[in-house]
Amino acid sequence: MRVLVIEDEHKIAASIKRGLEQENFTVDLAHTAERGIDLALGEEYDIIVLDRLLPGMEGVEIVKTIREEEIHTPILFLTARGQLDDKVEGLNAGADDYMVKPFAFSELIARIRALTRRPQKSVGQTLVVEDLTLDTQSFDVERGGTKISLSSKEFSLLEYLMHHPNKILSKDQIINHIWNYDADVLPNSVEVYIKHLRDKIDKGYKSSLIHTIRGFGYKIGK
Amino acid sequence: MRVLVIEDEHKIAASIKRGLEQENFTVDLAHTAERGIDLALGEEYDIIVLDRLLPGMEGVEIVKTIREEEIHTPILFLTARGQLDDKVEGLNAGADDYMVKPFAFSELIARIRALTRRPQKSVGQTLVVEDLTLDTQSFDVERGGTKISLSSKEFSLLEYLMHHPNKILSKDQIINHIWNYDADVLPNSVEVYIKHLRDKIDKGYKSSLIHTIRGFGYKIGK
DNA sequence: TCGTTTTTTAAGTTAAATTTAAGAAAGTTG
DNA sequence: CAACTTTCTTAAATTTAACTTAAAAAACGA
Repeated sequence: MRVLVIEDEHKIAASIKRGLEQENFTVDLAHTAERGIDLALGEEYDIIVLDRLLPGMEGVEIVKTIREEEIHTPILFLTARGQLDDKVEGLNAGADDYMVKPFAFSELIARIRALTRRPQKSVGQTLVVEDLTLDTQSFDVERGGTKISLSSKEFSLLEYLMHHPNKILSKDQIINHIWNYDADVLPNSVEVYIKHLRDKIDKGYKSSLIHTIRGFGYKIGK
Repeated sequence: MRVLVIEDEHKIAASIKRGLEQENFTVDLAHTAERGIDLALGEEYDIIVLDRLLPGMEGVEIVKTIREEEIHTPILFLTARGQLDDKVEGLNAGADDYMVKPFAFSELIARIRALTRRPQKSVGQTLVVEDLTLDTQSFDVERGGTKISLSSKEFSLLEYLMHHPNKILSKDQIINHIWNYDADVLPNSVEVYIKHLRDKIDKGYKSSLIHTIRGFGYKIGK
């Protein structure tokens, strides 16, 4: 899956790139509008992620230019809070979806996946690890038939773990996926959330599903 | 109930929009074929009303394009008198019904209602959740046999919730379904309407039907 | 048009989730 | 085992989300 990211703030761009690459995407960066348009016209991408505010050229202009060249690659528009009018403007110009900055990685991934498998209807996916199930659509979580209620961060963390069963995920990886890209969270926060999850999904059950791999991270599985 | 109207004559389009909104439909307009297709693929509608004659692209082409993308939303085809051949052509392409312009509003409404209740739910235009019932035809709402009167937005919101019992619907989803796509409503509006609904359908009853799932949205159910 | 109802916005309150911090426990290493 | 590092645990502080109320704006009906 090839992604073009057009974003002038190098820090944000690099962070998006890193995150997407962890998800196995191939990412090209463009830091200027001109370079972005060049790449969009010259290469074939599965999706374009485009910042609204670029020096020299409005994101909306870029969308128009690209669409005029008959390039129909899905475009995900990034916009800063408080510029919601851009939503309409951007969508009218031919963008396919928009996202308000700052955003969490998991959200970016979700939207990219939604756009690239469009126009398929989004059907809820149920993740299963042993007797633990999680429905990404209804947000229902159950272990052995018993409903478990999670807070939003707890849910995101569990979803991330269950997307990669038996794979070790480091605290850094977790932070990069669950928190906003500009958030400055300590690894200790992850530990706290792991503790919350363990209290809710492992406590009182014969076998634990969440495992600590000291020095590396956590994994979910038998 | 969400409707997409693809019609290049602004005056007619606006008039249809106005009329449908009086009937409690939520209406999106597209004045070009491209925009219409974009919206049809990107958003979820209950029905699409499509003019036959659009500059640049035949209505029949649009129907084909939409159906090719596996979108099975009912399509009502508008055609001018003297082009009755279009009827066959349009229906062959995948449209569900056709109407000759000019038409009376009551007829449009009638056909839309006929089309939207078509797929097997001809029996139940009455939604039921526990002792709460809602009749989508007559707009009657009752809880435990007692009639409840709702405003149009309140009704739409309750109808949307009851269409998906026990499913969590986010404020964003609610806004996208109840309001026009370019409406700029704050999530707070949803909260206010939820409060209104609760005052009317939950207050004074032993069990509450509307539930908040903090961080995710609302759901209706036991 | 005027009064009424509905819809939307705004601000203040309450409740819950999130984050931080600090000490305890449990591994690791020489 | 002793010193060190990492993780766990708890609780308080902070931040955010939702609720509520009321007033402003818009739509509607007489």
